[in-house]
Amino acid sequence: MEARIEQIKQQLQSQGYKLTPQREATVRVLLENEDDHLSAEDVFMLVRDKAPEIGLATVYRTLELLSELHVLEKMNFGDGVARYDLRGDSSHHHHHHLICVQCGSVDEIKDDWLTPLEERLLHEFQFQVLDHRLDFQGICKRCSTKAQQEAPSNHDSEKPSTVS
Amino acid sequence: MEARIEQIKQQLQSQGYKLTPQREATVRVLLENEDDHLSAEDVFMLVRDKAPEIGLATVYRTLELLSELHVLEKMNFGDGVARYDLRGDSSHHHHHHLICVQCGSVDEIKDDWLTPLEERLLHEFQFQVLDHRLDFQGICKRCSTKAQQEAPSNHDSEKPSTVS
DNA sequence: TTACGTGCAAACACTTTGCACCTGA
DNA sequence: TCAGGTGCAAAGTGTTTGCACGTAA
Repeated sequence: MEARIEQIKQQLQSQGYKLTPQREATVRVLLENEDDHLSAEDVFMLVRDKAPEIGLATVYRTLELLSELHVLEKMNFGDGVARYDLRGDSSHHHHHHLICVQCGSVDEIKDDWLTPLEERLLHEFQFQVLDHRLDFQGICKRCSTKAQQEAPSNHDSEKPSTVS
Repeated sequence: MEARIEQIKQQLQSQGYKLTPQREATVRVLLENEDDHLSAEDVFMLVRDKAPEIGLATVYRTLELLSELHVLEKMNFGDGVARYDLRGDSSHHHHHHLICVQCGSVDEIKDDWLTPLEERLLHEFQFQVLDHRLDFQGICKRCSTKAQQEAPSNHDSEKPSTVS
């Protein structure tokens, strides 16, 4: 982790930015929660444990800066808040998410299924892919297990009681 | 188009809702711009041509309602505004977007490349896919052609941010 | 010194909500 | 009558910005 911070520090400095204590605290929070997709507010609350005097605006500015440097990626799952995801080292980072529509959990899977499709887009549409994003909405393992236990004959066609 | 409206009317009525003039105007705007991804504000401005007295809140309420009925889908391209997309008739609607990072245009391609992946998710992760979303970020045909033509520094482009 | 960074509060943009009024079965 | 629907304005929410102050090279 220290190596990772050092690397980010280099990256900042190479662009003329500093790794201030506030920024370092923010980066540490992100590294410690690398598997989650934290919102700015999430990050803010976690950073405050390390640096209580930090302001929300600084967190936003830091996240914005790190996004521009491609240290992390700003993303949006449609719940109205931006979420941030640490980028790995590879320039081609693929984000596949399994979003449960029931419990709202977001699992991340790493795989590289789409390279053939990107080839095809280039040839068929002359569209030069820089990045992509693939999200699946559905029912996660935990929820479908739970649903079976609780409601044996539950079907999706729940009609409203308007017809009486 | 009238058939489509009638169908939506039925759908509303079956759930106890009415197709008011305001809602109809909204639906018509959506049908007339089916290929675009309009924001609520976009819809509002277009609807006002048909029904000048309509309020923005009503547009939001209508879009929300139609989303719940799965007549349209609320989506988010990360630019801070919700956009709405008419759903086709098929229960499985696949949305693949080519988002140009230069001019901001969004092209839609309809295809069904992911079914094998969905199978795999079910078996490997016990994740039951209901829908998915695939977005590609990159350079569109128009922009890459233009970039080749004008090699010199054209820094600020006055391109419209038309999301079409 | 000088340019970057910060905390705070105000401003902002998009969206939702409270409320009084309206409308049609 | 009565529930659903509407327009307006106000409130909410997440995010950005202006500004005075701070800080390190």
